[in-house]
Amino acid sequence: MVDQEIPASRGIERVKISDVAVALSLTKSTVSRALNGYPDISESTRLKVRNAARRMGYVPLSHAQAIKTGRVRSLGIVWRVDSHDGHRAFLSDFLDGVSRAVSAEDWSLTVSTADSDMAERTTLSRLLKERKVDGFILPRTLADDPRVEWLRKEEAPFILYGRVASKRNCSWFDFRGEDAMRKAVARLAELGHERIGFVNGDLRFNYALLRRDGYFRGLADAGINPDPDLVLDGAMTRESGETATRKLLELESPPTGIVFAQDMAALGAYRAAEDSGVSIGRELSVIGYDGVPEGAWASPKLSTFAVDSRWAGQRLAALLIDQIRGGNPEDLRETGEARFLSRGSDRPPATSGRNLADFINL
Amino acid sequence: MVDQEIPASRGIERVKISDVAVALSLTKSTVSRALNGYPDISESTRLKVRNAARRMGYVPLSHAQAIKTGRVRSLGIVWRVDSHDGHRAFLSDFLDGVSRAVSAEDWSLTVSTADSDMAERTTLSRLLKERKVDGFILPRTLADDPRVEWLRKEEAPFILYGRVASKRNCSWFDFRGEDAMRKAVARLAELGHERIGFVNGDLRFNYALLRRDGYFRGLADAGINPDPDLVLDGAMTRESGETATRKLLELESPPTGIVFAQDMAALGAYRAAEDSGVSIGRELSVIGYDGVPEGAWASPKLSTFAVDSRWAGQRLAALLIDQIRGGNPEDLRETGEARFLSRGSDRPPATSGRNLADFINL
DNA sequence: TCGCTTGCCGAAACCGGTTTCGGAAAATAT
DNA sequence: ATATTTTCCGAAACCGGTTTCGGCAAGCGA
Repeated sequence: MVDQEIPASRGIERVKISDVAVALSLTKSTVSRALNGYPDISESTRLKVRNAARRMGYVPLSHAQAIKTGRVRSLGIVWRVDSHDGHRAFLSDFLDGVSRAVSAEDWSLTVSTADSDMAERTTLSRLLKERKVDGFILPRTLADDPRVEWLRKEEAPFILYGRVASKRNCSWFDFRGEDAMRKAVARLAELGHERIGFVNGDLRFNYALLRRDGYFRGLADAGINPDPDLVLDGAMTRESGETATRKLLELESPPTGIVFAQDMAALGAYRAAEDSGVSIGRELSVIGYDGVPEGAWASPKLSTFAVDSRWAGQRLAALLIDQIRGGNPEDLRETGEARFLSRGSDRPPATSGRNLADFINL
Repeated sequence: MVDQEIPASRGIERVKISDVAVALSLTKSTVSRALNGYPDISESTRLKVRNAARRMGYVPLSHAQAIKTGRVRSLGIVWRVDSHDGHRAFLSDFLDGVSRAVSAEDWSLTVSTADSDMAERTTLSRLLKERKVDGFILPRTLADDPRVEWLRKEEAPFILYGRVASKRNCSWFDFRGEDAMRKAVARLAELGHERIGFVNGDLRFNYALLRRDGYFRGLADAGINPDPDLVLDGAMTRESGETATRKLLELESPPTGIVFAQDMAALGAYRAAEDSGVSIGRELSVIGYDGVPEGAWASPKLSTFAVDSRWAGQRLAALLIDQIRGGNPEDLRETGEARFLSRGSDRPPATSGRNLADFINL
């Protein structure tokens, strides 16, 4: 047997599948099938091919594969930059999660930004038409999200970061914010608070509806009658959180504790409190949601339900890849739990006779 | 002449170039050349083809083009997630900038993350081998950056966010941080400060060397003798900024003003100052660099040199695309200026006889 | 020994574009 | 009117893989 000399992969010219084939005196079809694990290739040649390919530094061009398979092994995500502070802090972690899951399967991630609904639609459409991606991760789910219907129509795989009413054929990952809100209310109630406010985000987003429900269930659990005056929405930034808090503090019977659907709004409460001369923690308890890093630098530190954005990204990507590979979307749904970080901003109300020490290990 | 019926793009089956050709009774080579602006196609047929293509909703598959052209029309960027807070806040803006420039040319952006040098190298290599991208944007430039040499060897186009010593065949975009540092020192000196400290970032990064030079030039401009005790480095987070500031404040002759190479470190100074009972602005002036949003929420607000990350992303992408299209890397270099935001943290030193009002419009 | 699977691989078509080459028709020159 | 360009498009090769199809040889049962 004449052992062919296998040229080392040197310099400029890329080694293609036919090079590997020639080096082994095989045809490229055999090499391709060996590399892709077809069953009609003997174990011995499969091994020979694998080794030669590695030694020669052969890596298939993804677009050359795509032309026949129709898959580019890439996920797409369009990031909205027109919204406020909120989730911006999590982009890095989130992308890291997606990137990890995607790299693990040798896929890649295509990112684009958009500053309006129209721009987002345009971008989704372009990526899809040019087939730069095989499917989409959709952040910022609306209660009634037009992207869902559109992508269904286009027959493009997608997964939601968040949940949605029109569930048919949808997959998603989401954190159960409603559970967090419910627990936040329970927490404050246990501490002795009776007037508990709620500052929600924009009600067009589905999470806002869910969290509102969680708040009311928390009240019901604690046997507290809901007071519509104590519930505001649309606060997703420091500024709007500050305004909302000010409004609540100006009530004739202001809340002693406030649950915020978003940390950034909760941080706005700090300034409102300062201006009104009430101290966070002592006279006004605050619980947030998100776990933004700034919360650890407020004083007192913001108690909050922290969300693991990296994990979200990881699961979203993994589930979407499963779906693209043929998985049933409706089987590809997961939720996660936000982790409560008990820090300084939630305490018994000042008027409460109960002692702080009672709650130290709560 | 028999006018062919042109089918509307309906539903599932994608319209390909041959469909357009058949509809017009042309060959696909003609259609391709018409669409790509070849000179050997008459204006009339070019128009006919363009219209038919648009009407039929024809969009070429990017990977089908790539197989012949060798270009996938995509830029790559590997984002480091192992570093600290610093530039994290800018990711959103930065990506937005890149995305805009890239979309304007109908290209796309592939993003990956890495938490170590090795992981980064692996990812660069994979993206390059599979040809998922045509070139790279490299953030976080080191003074002596191994990525540069490696990508040169691989003959892959790239552009640096930052500058580098080994200039040959390199293109870049960067903000002139050295100018900012120089101006910051000048500013403090004008306000009457004579002991001006400097807290730098990690000296492995090229920007740290440049900014250090700027600081010293600023001192020289003002005729102040540099004091090595007043210069620290390695502070890129709130924590390390806090530590560094504490160290400076504990000197027998502490600085009355400190220039920080990074805002996050400058924000750490706030806590150190608070602990030491000195008030920022009155007893200790602080000037930062970056323009992180948190600076506007500190009290007093942090004076800083704000960097336009969106612009950086836009220029980097545009320049890199030019380079990939054949431009000479050494002609594709740009720098920008950081914009000074005069806010509350820089004032005349407490011991100064000069009046605050003198500086109000400075 | 013969026929029939089974295992394994080669040949060739194919994917959807781009690009080279050559030639017919029209325009211009002689 | 003929020769020579130009203009413009068709035919076919090509890019680098994947996948279908068919056939040879070895293994098996009868």
